[in-house]
Amino acid sequence: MGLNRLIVVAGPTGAGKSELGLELAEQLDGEVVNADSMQLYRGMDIGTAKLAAAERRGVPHHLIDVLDISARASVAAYQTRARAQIEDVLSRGRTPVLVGGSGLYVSAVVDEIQFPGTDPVIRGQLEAELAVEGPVALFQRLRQLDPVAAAVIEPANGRRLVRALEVIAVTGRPFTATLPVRSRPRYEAVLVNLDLATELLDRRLEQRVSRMVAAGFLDEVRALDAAGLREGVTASRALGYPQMLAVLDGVADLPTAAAKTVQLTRRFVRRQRSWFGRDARMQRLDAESGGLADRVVRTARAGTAAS
RNA sequence: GGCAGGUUGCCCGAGUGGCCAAAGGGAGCUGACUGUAAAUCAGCCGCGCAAGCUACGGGAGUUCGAAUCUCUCACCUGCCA
Repeated sequence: MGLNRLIVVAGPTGAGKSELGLELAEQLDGEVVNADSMQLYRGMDIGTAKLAAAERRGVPHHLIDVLDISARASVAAYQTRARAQIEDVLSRGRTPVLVGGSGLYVSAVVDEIQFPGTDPVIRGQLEAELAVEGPVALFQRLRQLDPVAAAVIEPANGRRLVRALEVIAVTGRPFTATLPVRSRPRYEAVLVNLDLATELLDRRLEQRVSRMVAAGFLDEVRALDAAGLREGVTASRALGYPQMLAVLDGVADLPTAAAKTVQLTRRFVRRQRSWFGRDARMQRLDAESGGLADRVVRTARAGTAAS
């Protein structure tokens, strides 16, 4: 039977989250809910290391293949869907297992975050302004309107400045530029940060990209290109995809593109670590050690009994 | 064999006597993070806690002082043979 609580498997790319998630789902009568911003996209399979249907061992997977590559992803929309999905799984008496390495997405599910609305017109204006005048102009304005937010947003971070100003314009209130305090997670979640020694992980990333290429990554991107990948604001930025497009355009060769992808992934992993690493609620598990699923199940059950 | 050019920190690359441990970029490391988050951005980046030490192909000089000038050796490049 289900556990009546959420299990979260987070951690850097390539550590083995999908597999662990699968094992946990099997042991806890669970269903996997995706927390990977790129696996949301239909057609991005090889490059996102999405588990093929046949590899899911009959475990239901949710929030995979739910967006067209032309759609832009949004944490707010994800939050709504993911929570609804989790509640649905819980309501059926099963255990939701949230699996993914997108830090903000995981946080959106587990923490008390409310994302203020957006306005395409205002956003457009701000982005235009950013492009023309640069971030400093926006920063000056933010400092006037919301000194608190300005104090924590880097003056050069155009993306965040635009959003902060947008929120102020839309809501008429200051922008909360800091993450909420990490308190008790929603759904009494048990959080796992699956990681492993840098040298090992780096090596795995190399193998992982080699496998992707061997599995036809380039062909996948060729097909997506025809379907409008370049126009997808979010999708076109997924690791490896721009690199494969460069090959299709004849401006890079495959080995170079693959190497670049490995390098970018490695860098991304560092960022993921800096995100998950400081979350004290997360149980850090070494992917190299054995009995991972059992250990998680044990803590999950113990926690339930205690609470 | 002759003439010309080059050799700079992990890589590329600026620098022509002091303001140079040496611009800039890349790579690497650390970190931030509320609607594109596989995004966006920041700091560090020869060694040393420091005094200081070691560094601009090797060696020898000139000079108060050299990555920068001279000589020489090595290797690379272009043109002439």
